[in-house]
Amino acid sequence: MSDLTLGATHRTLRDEVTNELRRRILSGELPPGERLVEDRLAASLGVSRNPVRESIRVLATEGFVEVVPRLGATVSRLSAEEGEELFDVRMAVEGLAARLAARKRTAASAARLRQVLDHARQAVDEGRLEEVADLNTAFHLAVVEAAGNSYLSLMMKPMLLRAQWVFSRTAAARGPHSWSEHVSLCEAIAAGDEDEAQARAVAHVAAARRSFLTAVRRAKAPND
Amino acid sequence: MSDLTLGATHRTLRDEVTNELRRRILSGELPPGERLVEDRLAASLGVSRNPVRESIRVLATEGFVEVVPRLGATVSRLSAEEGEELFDVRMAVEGLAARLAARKRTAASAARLRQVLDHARQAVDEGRLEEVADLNTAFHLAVVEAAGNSYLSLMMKPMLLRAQWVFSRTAAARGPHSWSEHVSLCEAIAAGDEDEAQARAVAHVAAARRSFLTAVRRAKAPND
DNA sequence: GTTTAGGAGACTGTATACAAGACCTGACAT
DNA sequence: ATGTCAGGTCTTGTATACAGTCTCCTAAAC
Repeated sequence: MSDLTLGATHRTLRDEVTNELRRRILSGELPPGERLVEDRLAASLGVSRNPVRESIRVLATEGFVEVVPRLGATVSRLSAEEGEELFDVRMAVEGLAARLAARKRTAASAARLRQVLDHARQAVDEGRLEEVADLNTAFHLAVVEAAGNSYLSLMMKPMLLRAQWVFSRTAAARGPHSWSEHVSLCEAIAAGDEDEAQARAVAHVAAARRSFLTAVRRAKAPND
Repeated sequence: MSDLTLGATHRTLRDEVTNELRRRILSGELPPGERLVEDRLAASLGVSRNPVRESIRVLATEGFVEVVPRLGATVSRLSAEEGEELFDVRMAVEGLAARLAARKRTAASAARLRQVLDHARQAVDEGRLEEVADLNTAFHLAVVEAAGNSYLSLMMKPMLLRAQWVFSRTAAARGPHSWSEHVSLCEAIAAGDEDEAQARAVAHVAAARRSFLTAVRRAKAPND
């Protein structure tokens, strides 16, 4: 997952385990509803149960995992409804993020946004489609970071990953990603136009929402 | 172990420890910047280090605690900036929550909102001022619950607690709480008026934001 | 045939033990 | 006086051990 990793430097086993479990969940290796048996995970990762337990608690707080005391943890179940819920929240929060990013624009943040867009363009050109979803998430994360609001960042990181997860698991990846929307959002932010930036962000998420809903309706069979 | 049992049905020590540590942080018993030494906390709670460690990870994910590998955990430091950041996010998210609550209004959720308001009125009348802050948070939580968006709830619970924390720690509690704003918000939700509900919610948070900022400026000495 | 008591196995929750890193102190050298 | 290096101590990270509980299967009773 390139430079998307949440906990930048993996210094402890626990962080590695958390990232690895999150990766397995996002990739579908651990499908929704799958039981997370501490012993087995520990064995499969070559560690003891302690780091696994702590990871599971963190993932539960992030919403990827559900824990019932004495019964164990399972990967959260996904549904089209949850996808809709997520998009509702994202429209509100990413709108704010874009507005703040425009307000507090800096050369560094603009450069970062353009860098992600460049990478995305490259990935699309070279047909590395698996990376596109990651880069999309990376772009949205970059917008959030550009907003310079630490709580917003704390909140949005798991949320964007979860959105990516729901999207990839319930809807088919919508082929050619609409990068033009990203570009115009990036421009609005770089220009410091708050209203425009917010509008672009909301519109973009709304478009993704519609695309998600039609994909779900077409598929008619969400994995639950 | 001492009587940790706070309220609801805590099944596991770990949950009790999490709630107790969160309570100590919110109450100021564990002030911002305080180091959280696992041994000492475990001893003071009469448990082993394991439940404490898992709790600390959860609190870190929620943003109450900062963990640096190998160096340990500290209670997050607060600043007026963080308060502002928090209010920015709240305006966006609680506006959405109020809108959704109005859209999906049910008899049960309206009753719940009125119940909290009644309790608040009672508490104010009887001078139980310590409870007022809790009831304020409870009201905001009830609005979020009424929105019927599970991810919104997951996200907002720690956030509202954190807002209460920042507010109580950096600004003085603003004496007579403006319950009239809550009442009109409640009415707008019960009436199903989405625009009005959102506007009320945003205005209410904005008012709290202003009150927070003036209090901070007056105090001139945030605890850092 | 259905239902229910009992018990074995599996898994979580909690405690304890051990290893390794970080910090502090004080002596010694420059 | 300043720097730095060794040793000890404190604390975290990880592993292992044990106890309680839940599940499921079996078997006996009706």
